[in-house]
Amino acid sequence: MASPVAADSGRPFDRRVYAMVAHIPPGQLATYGQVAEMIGAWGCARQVGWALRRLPLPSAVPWHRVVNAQGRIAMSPGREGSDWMQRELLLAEGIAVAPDGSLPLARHRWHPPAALLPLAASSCTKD
DNA sequence: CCCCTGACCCTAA
DNA sequence: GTTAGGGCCAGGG
Repeated sequence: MASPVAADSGRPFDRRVYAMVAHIPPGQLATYGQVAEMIGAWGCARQVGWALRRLPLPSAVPWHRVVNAQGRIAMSPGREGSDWMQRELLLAEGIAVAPDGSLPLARHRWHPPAALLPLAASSCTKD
C-alpha cells in the first residue's frame, strides 16, 4: 500500500477526511472545521471528529494534528486515552501542549495550498 | 418517529 | 483569558 490513507473505511466521507489529514505537514495543525471546509463539507466539523474516532489505531494518518478551533485537544472519556496519546505525539513534533490540552494554535496553523481547496460542495456522508 | 449523544463552532457575557 | 448557550449534522436506542 503506497498511500498512508487507510483503505478499510466503508464511508466515502471518511476516506476524504483521512486523505486531507494526510496532507498536514509535521509540526503543523488544522481544526476540525478547517478539514471539513477543505473537503467541501461546510458545517460538518462534528462528522470530521466522528471519522477520526472511527480511525483504527495505530494509523499512518496524522490524526493527532487535528484539534478544535479553541486551540485545545478535544478531551473526552469516550476516547479511552487517545486524547493523551495525541498530546504526546504533538509534544514529539515540537508543539508546546499544556497539561490541560491547550496549545499555541496560531503559531502552528497549517496554510493549505490552493490545490487542496474544495472543487465542489459535498455532503457529510455522501460523496 | 422522538429523544439523546457526540474527538464541533460561533457568539455573547 | 474563560465559561455558557444555541445551532449544526448524523447515528443509535
